[in-house]
Amino acid sequence: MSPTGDASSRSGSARRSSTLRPLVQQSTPARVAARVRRAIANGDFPPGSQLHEVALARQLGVSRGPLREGLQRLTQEGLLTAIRNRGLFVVDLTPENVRDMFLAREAIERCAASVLLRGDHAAAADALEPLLEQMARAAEAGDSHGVAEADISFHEKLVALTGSERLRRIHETQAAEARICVHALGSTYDNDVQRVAEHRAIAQALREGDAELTDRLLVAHMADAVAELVEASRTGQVRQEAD
Amino acid sequence: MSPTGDASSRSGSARRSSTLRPLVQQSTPARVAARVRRAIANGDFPPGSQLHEVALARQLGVSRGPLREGLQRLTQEGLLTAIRNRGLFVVDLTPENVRDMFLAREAIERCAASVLLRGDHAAAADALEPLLEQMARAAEAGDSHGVAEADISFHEKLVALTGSERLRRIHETQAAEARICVHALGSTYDNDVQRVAEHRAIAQALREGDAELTDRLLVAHMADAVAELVEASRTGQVRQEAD
DNA sequence: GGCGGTAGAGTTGTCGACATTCCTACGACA
DNA sequence: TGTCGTAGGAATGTCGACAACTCTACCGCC
Repeated sequence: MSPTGDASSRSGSARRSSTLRPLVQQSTPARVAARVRRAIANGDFPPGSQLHEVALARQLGVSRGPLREGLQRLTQEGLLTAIRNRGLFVVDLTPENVRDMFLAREAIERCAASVLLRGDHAAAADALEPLLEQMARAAEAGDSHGVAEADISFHEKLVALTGSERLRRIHETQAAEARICVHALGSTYDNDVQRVAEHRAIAQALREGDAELTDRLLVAHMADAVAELVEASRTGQVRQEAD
Repeated sequence: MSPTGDASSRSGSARRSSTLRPLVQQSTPARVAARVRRAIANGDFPPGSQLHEVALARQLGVSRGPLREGLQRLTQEGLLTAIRNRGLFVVDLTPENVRDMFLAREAIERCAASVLLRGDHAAAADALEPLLEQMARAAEAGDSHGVAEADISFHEKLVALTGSERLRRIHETQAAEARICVHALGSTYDNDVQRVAEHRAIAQALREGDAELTDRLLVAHMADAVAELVEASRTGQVRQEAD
């Protein structure tokens, strides 16, 4: 699952059967990072809040050593900010930060889409279909949170389908950032239906192999999301720590 | 310098004078990561070679704790690969890896260029000019290595000019990867002059605000580099550890 | 001669303890 | 009343030591 799971697949050109692949054993810091990343994305640690080492270490059942190593990974990702002798804090959702998040996300996802379009884009569209249906079901049920989750999963799948290790690794961080936004700024999208429509359009353009349209739709989709989130952070419905 | 230097600039909207900005104090793991990253980029540790903790810690004058935390950052970046109970290894330059490096780089740099084009692209072109001259001088002197270094610096500047923290952080890794390639696959570019011309063309298109041309030139430039490097790694002039 | 097993050295993984720094609360003083 | 100074507590930063694992070299055995 984790693109930096520290596998032992160093020699890339070794072709093994699916049942006899090199057994991966991810390191403790990698697992710590994955757990804490998920917790942050899940809203357990609001933006701006501090992560206390002793408490976290006890909760995860490890000592402070491996814990700190894992947290350093998240700091490198930009999910955490370190202040010397003070501690680690979850990234703040300032308008600048939100804009920057989606700028980088746009870079990765546009590239991912263009890769898919150079390959079997019809198959890629097929693979995205289940997530579209899931999103539509959530929208019908009025489950805005479910729509948002399916939304992000759609984009994760889009990137994963490229098979690019680096795009996947970078985007893992970006997906977490998106989930932070959803949890902190609320998934109060009264336009769930439009959201579903946007994704359907993207998948459709992808299926038809229309590179220019896919790109334009992706950019527009990102712009929409940014505008909405920045507006939400302006109107003050931010759920963050007083610190 | 380091985009993940763990500054204390959490509250983003604070406007201070240039002389009275918050004093940054980057953490030891961040400095360790920067040093080792530079060493790897400099070719001190060939692709595939192992990094020994005790020796490194002694060289850097820190204990194994902070050292390991710093190395975890590089592992997260993808510059190192961890194998449990065995150690950390510098990323291998398999053709797949090289292609993936430049795919992700293309994603970031195209985005960076488009950001610059939406802003003051003439000023951006001005800022790139010194690096072009430096590259030209190196080319005239027959200093292929100098050309390659100026080349990478050019691209670093391109991304830095956007002011995007995230693009910068991601690209820092990619610049290191590019330098690894140069050192391991040789900077034997018999076409230094063409290389300079390519960059001049990119800067020129940027200055004129021609978005489509800039984008096309960037993509072509990347494709050239990948083809060259993959070819070099095929013909076996790889300088990597027997391990 | 080849194969399996074993002891040794060296490395990584993990932990607990100490030093240092920061924050808070309290009290003295102008 | 406000400010300065200080002591206490709690957190982070760093280190050294022990445990566990891997690799290598050597030896016995078939």
